[in-house]
Amino acid sequence: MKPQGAAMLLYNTLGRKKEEFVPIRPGKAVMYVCGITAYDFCHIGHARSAVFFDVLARRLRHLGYDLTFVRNFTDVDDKIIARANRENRDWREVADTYIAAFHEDMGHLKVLPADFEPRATEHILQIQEVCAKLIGNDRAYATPSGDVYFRVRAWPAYGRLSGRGVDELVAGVRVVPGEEKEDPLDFALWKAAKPGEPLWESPWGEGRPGWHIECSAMSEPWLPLDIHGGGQDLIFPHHENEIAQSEAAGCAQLAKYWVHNGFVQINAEKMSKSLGNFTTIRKILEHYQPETLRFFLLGKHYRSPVDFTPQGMDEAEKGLQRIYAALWEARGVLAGDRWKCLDLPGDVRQAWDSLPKAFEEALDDDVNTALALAQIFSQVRLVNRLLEDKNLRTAEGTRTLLAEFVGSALDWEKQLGLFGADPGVFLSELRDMRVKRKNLDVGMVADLLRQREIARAGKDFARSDELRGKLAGLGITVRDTREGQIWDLE
RNA sequence: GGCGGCAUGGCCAAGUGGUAAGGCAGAGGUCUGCAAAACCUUCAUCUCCAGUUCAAAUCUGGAUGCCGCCUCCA
Repeated sequence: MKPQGAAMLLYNTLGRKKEEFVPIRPGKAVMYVCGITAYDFCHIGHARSAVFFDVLARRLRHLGYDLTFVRNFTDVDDKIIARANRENRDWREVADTYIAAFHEDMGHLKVLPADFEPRATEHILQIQEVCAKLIGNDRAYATPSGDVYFRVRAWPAYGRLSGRGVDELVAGVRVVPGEEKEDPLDFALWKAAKPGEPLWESPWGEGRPGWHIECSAMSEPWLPLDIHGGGQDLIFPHHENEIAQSEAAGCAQLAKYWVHNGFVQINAEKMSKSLGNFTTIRKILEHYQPETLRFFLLGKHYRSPVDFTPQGMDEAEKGLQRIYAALWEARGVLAGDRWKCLDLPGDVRQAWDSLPKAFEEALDDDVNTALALAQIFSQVRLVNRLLEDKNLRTAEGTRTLLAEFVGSALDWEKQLGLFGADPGVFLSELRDMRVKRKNLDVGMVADLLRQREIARAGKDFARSDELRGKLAGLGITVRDTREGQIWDLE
């Protein structure tokens, strides 16, 4: 639990426990998150990472920290080159394509842009500088063929983040024939050019940067970092190597807090291209609204593995609908102008007042968005209860509470990136999406509804119910309200 | 083989010592011409065993099962 009055708690992979967030520079926070390698469309795992760190960034800002948020792009890499060759395109064009797609997808998911989005290829000189520094102090070496490697065994702190000893790693190391490493554990900082690959001049001959070194170079202007983040799979070797590079190059501590999000799984298994169970963000957005995906992802704690399933998305969609429907109803009632001079019972008011606080505390306890959302649902129930109550529905006390409810949606939007849409628009878009999923003939539905309206006007309830049955056969439910028929579908 | 994580009701999911949040689904009820929505009621002792403690889902040890990392990966 979070100590009373304490600042935010964050789980630090370095040390494997929750710690109070105390920034290195008072009032300021620097967060560097490893972004994507731009060789394909983003999948749901990228969405989870981006959405989580977006919420963390939003929370830090909400707490008043002057946050600098950096998220890099790896725009030169084996896989980008491979794709370019396969498609007979320029590798730069491939990277640009998928970086643009990243921005597009994340925009849909309400992931705010980072303050800085450095690209590896824009930092070749800085990368070479780090390499030179590491060679200069004997932490790295160049081979005759022009590779540069980091001397892992000579760096005693290696393995501290991932909790592995150097000797434990030896067993898993794959020895590639032809490499000129001093030790199989050494990793590449600079790779000598191969035919047909992008290359840059360097003191060690033409070549290109290794993967890990780019982050050490790109994060350099902001060192030391308060938070360094990424997916759990990056803990080893990527982040371990980053620490070794940056700290061997002279930084006392690369980052104070290491934060890693858990994986998205499909059928309780990791997503991977080889298993063929990849789901891209844009594929999901053909069937669900972006906010549903965001809500789904935030419904679980960021460190737990999440199983992505259509059922899970459907549940998330219903939950979202419940909250938006309450906001919609509350707004409608607030538009009325007849209010009784009547306060709410003390216990109701007290229960209500505890919820926003619980919301804040949940977010401060290692970004517990699932618990925060539960507080929102509790608010919804309370609101609905008041609206059900004939006496309290039009009480001044209720009006105040409803106004607070609608107002807190602004807070949810600001901190969670949820509930920022106009409820009416959201609900109608939700229905449109369901129509699309079912490939429903809207014209026919409208026709049935029109017939039913006529039947009801003539009090022909048998006919009305027959039509309701027909609609139900299509998965449609109809609500009869003062304003007329409102329909929705599964 | 080495390292790490997880195991909570039909499903999803919070919860690290004081007696199980929330969502989805189900059952009964209120409301309704009938429905729907909403509301009310109802639905778990936390994988198993042993231990520490006045007190454990929460700590310790063991068992079983699942997953991840050790190779590119959010």
